[in-house]
Amino acid sequence: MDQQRARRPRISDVASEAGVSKSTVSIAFNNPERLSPETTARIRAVADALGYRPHPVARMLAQRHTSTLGILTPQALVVAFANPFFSMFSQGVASVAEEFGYGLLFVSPLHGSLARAVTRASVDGFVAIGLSEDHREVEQIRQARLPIVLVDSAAFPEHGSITVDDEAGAFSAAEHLLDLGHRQFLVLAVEPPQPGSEDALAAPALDGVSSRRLRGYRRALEARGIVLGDERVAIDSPTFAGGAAALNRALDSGIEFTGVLAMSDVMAIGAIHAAEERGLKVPEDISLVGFDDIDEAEHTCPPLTTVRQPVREKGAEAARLLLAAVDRRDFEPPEHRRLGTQLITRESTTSIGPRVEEVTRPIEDKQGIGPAN
Amino acid sequence: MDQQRARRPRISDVASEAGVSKSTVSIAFNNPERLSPETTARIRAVADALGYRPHPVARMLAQRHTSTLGILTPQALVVAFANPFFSMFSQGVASVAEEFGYGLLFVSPLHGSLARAVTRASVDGFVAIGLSEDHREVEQIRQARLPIVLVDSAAFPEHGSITVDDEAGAFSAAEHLLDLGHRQFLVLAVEPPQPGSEDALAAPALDGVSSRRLRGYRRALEARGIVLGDERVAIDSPTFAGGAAALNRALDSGIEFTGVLAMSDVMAIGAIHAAEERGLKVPEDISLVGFDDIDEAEHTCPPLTTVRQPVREKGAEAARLLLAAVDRRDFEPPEHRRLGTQLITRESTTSIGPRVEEVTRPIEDKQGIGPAN
DNA sequence: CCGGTTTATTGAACCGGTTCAATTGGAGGA
DNA sequence: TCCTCCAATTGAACCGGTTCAATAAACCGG
Repeated sequence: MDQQRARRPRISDVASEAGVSKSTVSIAFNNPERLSPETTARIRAVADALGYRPHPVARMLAQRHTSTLGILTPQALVVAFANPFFSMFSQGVASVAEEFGYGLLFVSPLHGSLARAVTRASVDGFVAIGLSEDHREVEQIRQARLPIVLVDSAAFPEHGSITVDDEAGAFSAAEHLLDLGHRQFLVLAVEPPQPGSEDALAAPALDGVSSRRLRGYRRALEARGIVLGDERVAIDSPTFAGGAAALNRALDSGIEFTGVLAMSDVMAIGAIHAAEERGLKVPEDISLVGFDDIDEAEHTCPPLTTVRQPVREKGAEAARLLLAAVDRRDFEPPEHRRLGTQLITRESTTSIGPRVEEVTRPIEDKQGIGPAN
Repeated sequence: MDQQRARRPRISDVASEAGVSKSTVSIAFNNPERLSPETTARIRAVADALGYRPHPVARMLAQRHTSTLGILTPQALVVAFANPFFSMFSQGVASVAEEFGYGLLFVSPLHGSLARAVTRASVDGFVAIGLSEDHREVEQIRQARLPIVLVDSAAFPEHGSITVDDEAGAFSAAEHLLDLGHRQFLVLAVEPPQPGSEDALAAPALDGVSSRRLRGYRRALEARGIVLGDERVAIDSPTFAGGAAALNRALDSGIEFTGVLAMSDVMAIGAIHAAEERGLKVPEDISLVGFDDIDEAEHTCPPLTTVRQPVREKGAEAARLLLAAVDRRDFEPPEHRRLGTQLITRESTTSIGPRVEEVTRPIEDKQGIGPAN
């Protein structure tokens, strides 16, 4: 009994027990139609009796594919899974992975090195999310000689990519607030993922996504003659706490604003609560627009106005592109796809109301937002 | 160039290029200290030049372990990741997996069969969540001869397990509402995960978790002479929509209640919004207590009173138990651990206020909650 | 009864590494 | 000079399957 459990039965055990060759057993499991029904039945019976299961790793090695897709993230999984955005994205990837019978392996830095983790991962390809554009990571990953699809970065034309029109989305968010009469703004920017501990260099300004969104905000504001000073861009982690902290810092610094442009819903939600804790009402005192449109955005208090990006679809498309690249081992040029965004107006934004006169007085206006301020 | 890219270099390429044996190359990568520094350096250089990386699958096969943990769920990943509870749990597992250099593979039913998926998964062990107690799945998984830790079920003493004192948690939730004067209740129960398509049988009443919580609610109510009829238990999926639907059905059916006991925060949040859409105020008209204490619970409107269970810790402990079982290949008895819960009082519950007199009139009371009603 | 197919099965090579006992060469001691 | 010992390196077996060309047996019409 214990001996039985001690060693996992292998294909040769089944073969000898059933009086056939290894090959035949293998065929019985993979191409039963090639065998006589009786043989297949007998082999199956023996296999069941022995409790035999083909060893997945051995099978992978022989077949040269793993039926597994990797989701690559530069953040620790602990922080990634804390972000509803990431979960949503994973849903998208998972939906098509499951449809095609692929498993999902999450790959995050191993002892601070993404490259090392990539080396250890047995997958047929990677969907990479959150990799900063310039990153050598991509370079190193290439060594794995596996197909990879970059999400939110098209910096590597030789790999497939899925992007979202961040700039246009941000533009529409800012314009929405402008249309409501706001003239004094604060941007809540998401901190790029911390570089692995091996990268000694200080965090670069902002990653691709953030800088594209910032550009969108700025373009909209500048179109109405408003310059967004750097002191009005508060950077923090894309968490409830990060959003709260960023808002609090801005409030403490004495900057005046009525419109908050958050680069992530999670930060926006955190900011709402920070604001209310300080006695500011949303949207009466502060209007706030998020980004992403995560499921929770509809259930906050007040429900969040936000820029919807098709997060699940992004994941699904990335997976589709990846599977296509996995299938054709040839070298067709990779695909690049860009998805759109949509402003969802809920209740966290309102026209500036009582302060409208104040704002429309050109001088105060200028004071409030001048670049030197 | 293209030929180079066409075939991935293998260890023998490096060996012959460096003028050493395969073994030496292997050692250079795994036990460099056993080699002379010069040899190691030369081999490393050649390997870099060729772009060689040890093939992860081959390595797994030879070493007989994968450095990967599996998270097993009977639900499709698409639905699992839609549940913040699941993400939180995954965080816990991920935190210890990462700490010990393990990757995370999510395993969900393959073509409707969990057993099939398990067979294909190359992992060193499984953390299983959401498996209904009686399930044959566990039986089948055992065939994989891999260690497994069951979460929320201790029905298999031969496997490790982590449970939470669901009954006590539910008890405290109900008692909280009772203390606030409520006498008419509605329970929002989470639907057990749909059985795989292979299981033809209709969904069983409730899974282990749900029935334990229900028992807790009932015990608390009965201690005050209140019987909870089945018509007061609305079952639906653990989603925002499920919670909303369940509440709406109850409202439509004409059942009267002032206290809602939800078995999941997500359902509770959905229910809050359904209630408010029908013009009912929370907590003035309906008091509502959730279960889990997901991150969002603090940010809903109103903030949710709920039973906190240590979800992350649950995941982390499960992973620890699993790693322990993976390490010792021997047959020490598996560990079983049970974690506690804690009532977190926020603002979705309040004393029944104006209706107190009404409730305290014994006759009406009886009418409202009698088992025949 | 024979050559030509077709069908069921098999042997050997291979996937790409790791492991460990055995070998080699040189340094140190007697 | 010879022997011992140690450090560096290697050969062969192994991990547990899949694959494909080759074989053997059965079948068929002529």
